Amino acid sequence: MTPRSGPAPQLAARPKGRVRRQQESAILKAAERVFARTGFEGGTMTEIASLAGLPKANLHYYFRCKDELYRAVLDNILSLWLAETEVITIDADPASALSAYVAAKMRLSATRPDASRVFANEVIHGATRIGGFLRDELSSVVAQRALVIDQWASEGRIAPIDATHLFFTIWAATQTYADFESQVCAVLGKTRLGKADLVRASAHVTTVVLRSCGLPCAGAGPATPPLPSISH
Amino acid sequence: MTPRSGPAPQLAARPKGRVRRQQESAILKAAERVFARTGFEGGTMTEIASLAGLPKANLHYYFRCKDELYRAVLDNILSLWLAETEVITIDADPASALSAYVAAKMRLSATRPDASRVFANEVIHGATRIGGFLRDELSSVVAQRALVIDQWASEGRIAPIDATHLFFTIWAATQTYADFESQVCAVLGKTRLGKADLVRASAHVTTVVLRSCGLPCAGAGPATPPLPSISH
DNA sequence: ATGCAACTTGACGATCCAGTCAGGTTCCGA
DNA sequence: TCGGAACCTGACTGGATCGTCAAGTTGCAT
Repeated sequence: MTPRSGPAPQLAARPKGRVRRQQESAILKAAERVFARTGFEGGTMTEIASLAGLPKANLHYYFRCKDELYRAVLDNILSLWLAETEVITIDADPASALSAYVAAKMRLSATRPDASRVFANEVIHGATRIGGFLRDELSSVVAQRALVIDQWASEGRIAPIDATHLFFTIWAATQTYADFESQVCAVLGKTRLGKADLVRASAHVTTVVLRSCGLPCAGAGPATPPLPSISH
Repeated sequence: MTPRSGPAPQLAARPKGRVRRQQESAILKAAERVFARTGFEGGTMTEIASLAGLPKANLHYYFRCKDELYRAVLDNILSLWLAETEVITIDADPASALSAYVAAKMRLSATRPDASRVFANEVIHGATRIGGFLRDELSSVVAQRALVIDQWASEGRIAPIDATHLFFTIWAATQTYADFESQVCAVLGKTRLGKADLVRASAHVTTVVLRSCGLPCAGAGPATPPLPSISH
């Protein structure tokens, strides 16, 4: 995402040549796949190159070193993580907003599982490269949205709940279908997750989140009764 | 766990010399730490050796190759994953049983975070080495316990819920405090998780699970009202 | 068309790491 | 005490990988 300065002499060069843009994106795509499968240390430049269909030396033309390529992949991914929280606002209907957020996270797990895995891998190994992002951007977004949820609770629109930890739970419950897909598949006795499985998973997580907030959930069977109106 | 045959000529040798047992456990401990921090490909035998306080060649005396050492670490961990589900039985009180299970999983995340991380790493990268375990042991245990939960639901003792996916959610929500500790810390603005944080996390996850099953939870503030007695 | 910058690539160097081995030391039963 | 098994270890090897480089080819503005 940050303007990367290629190793070749590059002036101001905002335009970023047509070829460059195309090659970079092909490389990033291949790199995401490879890093997702074997982690940063396990994935090799040769492997990425062959998956992208070009010689290894060409990778080093666009990305100085392996670490720079890896960071570029991460940069690409981080922006995805912040998105979608904007549905959580004071004025929104809690049930709709939470459902929409869960659905968005599940969609991300379904459509970009490799991105999720690269991110997970980085965090498990200490998040040394993205510590700043987590401490600054992410934590402030969470703090902000947690306030909204607390507000909902104090107005009696949802049951009281630890808002910050609720985010941890939502992330964990949704990302598990990307990061731990092989475990989920093994337990379900399948070789890969089909669309039906993901729909079912999504419904389940939504149910869990809504019930956690004392909200009735539309889709899922005889639900918990609605909150007794506490105030107002 | 499986009787490993050392490279040195070893007859029946069940007794497994005092020294051997001690060294193996020291090596396994160091290996778990190293593999947790950088994954299988990232961790080096030299690093493990120095952490265990012995020369690298000695590692190869006890474990033929890196892969064998890694598998030994995994073996050591897998048994932990099956434990504790036995609290979930037809005759148990659903709320107590689920609380106990969540508490056990949280305790594992707190006391053996590196074990959790090694496991997570392996699963993310496709679980090629433990696919058998997941498909056989784990999936049968889950199927068994899911039946119990379904039974509870059909008796009206808990709200209907997708039992198998509930396990996925419980695992994800609890293990996130080990695997994604650095993310949790960053968002909470701490450098490491203290006892108080884990107690709070545990209470939160318990609340989420109990409310998901339509059960009132003792500890956590004004909870959802108890299930209206559906039958019996 | 022309010339320069952007791009491509095969071959190579330096480093690192898993695994080996031969020769040594310690343990332990008889 | 003695002897063999278990254990230890410094030095080495072969293979793999990142990154470089110099000699090309292609794209594009004038």
